[in-house]
Amino acid sequence: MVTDCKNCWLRKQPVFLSMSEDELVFMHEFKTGELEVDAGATLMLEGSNSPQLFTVLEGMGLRYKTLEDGERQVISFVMPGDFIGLQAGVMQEMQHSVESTTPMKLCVFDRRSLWRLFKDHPERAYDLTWLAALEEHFLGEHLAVVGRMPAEQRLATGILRLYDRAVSLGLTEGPWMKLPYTQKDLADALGLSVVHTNKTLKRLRDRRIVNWKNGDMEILDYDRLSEMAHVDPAEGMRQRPLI
Amino acid sequence: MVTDCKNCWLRKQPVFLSMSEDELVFMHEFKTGELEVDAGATLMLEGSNSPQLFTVLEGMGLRYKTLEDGERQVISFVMPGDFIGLQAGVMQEMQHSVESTTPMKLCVFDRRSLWRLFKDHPERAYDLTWLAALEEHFLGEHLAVVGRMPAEQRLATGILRLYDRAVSLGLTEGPWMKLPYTQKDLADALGLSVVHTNKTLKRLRDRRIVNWKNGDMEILDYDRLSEMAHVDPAEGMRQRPLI
DNA sequence: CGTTCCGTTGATCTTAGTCAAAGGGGGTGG
DNA sequence: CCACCCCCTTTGACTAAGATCAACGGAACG
Repeated sequence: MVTDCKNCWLRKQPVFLSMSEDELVFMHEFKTGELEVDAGATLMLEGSNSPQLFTVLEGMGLRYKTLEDGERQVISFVMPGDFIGLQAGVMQEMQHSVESTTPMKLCVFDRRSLWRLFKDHPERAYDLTWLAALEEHFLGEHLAVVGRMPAEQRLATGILRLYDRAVSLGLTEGPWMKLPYTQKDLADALGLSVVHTNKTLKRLRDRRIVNWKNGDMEILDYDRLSEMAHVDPAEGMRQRPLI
Repeated sequence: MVTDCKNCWLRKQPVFLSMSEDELVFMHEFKTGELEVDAGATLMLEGSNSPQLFTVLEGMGLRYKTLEDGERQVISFVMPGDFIGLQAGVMQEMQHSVESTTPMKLCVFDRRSLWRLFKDHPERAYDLTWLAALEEHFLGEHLAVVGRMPAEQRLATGILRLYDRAVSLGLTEGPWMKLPYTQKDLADALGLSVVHTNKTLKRLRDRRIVNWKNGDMEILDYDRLSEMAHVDPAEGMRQRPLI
């Protein structure tokens, strides 16, 4: 069964459209299976050479790099629709690790079929490259956040991006979204210490802008949050076009 | 004439091999011309939708983003062999700006021919995606540097990467390389202030590790530099495989 | 119940940012 | 040819943002 692949990048249609017959056939050609993992599983290990590539169907995770001194830099938050393992597919080995934060359901591809994809399905190959360019864009944004913003703005920007992305994936309920990460995860993404992250979050809470508790993020004042992030409120929505 | 395209990614061979006859024919099919620009030219503007894509043949430049408050984050240093404009080619518009720091010579492609490339030349499309994955890798590295390293280590790592890359492109003469950027450029890349960058550079100079003067970078003690960057000296070379 | 992991808070310290001023070319126009 | 200016570098003095250290509370779990 492949009907669960609602969010897979191999589909050209947005998430909310139904899947056509030849899309189903197409998916069967590449998909080698589905994988379900528990929270805390390592999907890709830095330096390894995974034979499998994944598309996230459900659940959330983290991409990160570990430095020599044990410090960790979170590269990005993994959400449904994300492709995992392009580097392993196209270069020799992964340059970062990926791990699940919640239980996840993944669509599995064989790495060797990637070349067949380029050969026989140029539009899908194009989509894949588009996805890589998109990822590159988000990394660039992230770099600017970490490199040039003060703590409060980093938090605001980070939370805003997570929320906007969840909105575009239909993962929100009004002002609520599931945010299963720890404050350490967020701190490691934003280049801050946990303590300072905690104190800055408290300020946002006291000012009734966001409320993050027990894995649930509530956006109390979207406009003020956008303002703090110095981002046009409407712009966020435009940034991650539907896949 | 296309024989100048020594460093173009459309070639599958490493730089130092000569170009075969059908590679020449192939390049003619896609190349629309060559562009020479002065130092300080803006090749791509954030938010714009350039109809042209480039491969760098000669010269060096900068990719950067400008924040609302005027701060600038340098995303990466542009060197020969780099592809410019994938985002414009594949997404709606560029998400960062690119400008020349020295005079540059560029190989120009038409954006619309990108699709034709995917359709008719899957190996080249694959190469392009490989290049995108490589770029993503370097961005991830860069993020970890900016997010998690103290100033001295950032400098060491940054300089080391620049030098290693120059080595793999054959742009060094022994311990020397041309590094035409300002200290502000480097500071904006590493997420530091100019003043602090300057003082940290002074320390490296005093300790006879590097000597950067008038656009010429001299690596006096490669081993100590690697040590400061907490990187295995040999590893740097492996990181950017020949294109 | 103890242990562990995570969040919270206060006190203290350090790194890096800001401000300010001076020096050094290189280019341009008088 | 000189003077002025602009841009970049260098250096010192001061400030502030954020890191580190330490301790405690609470929830989950064996």
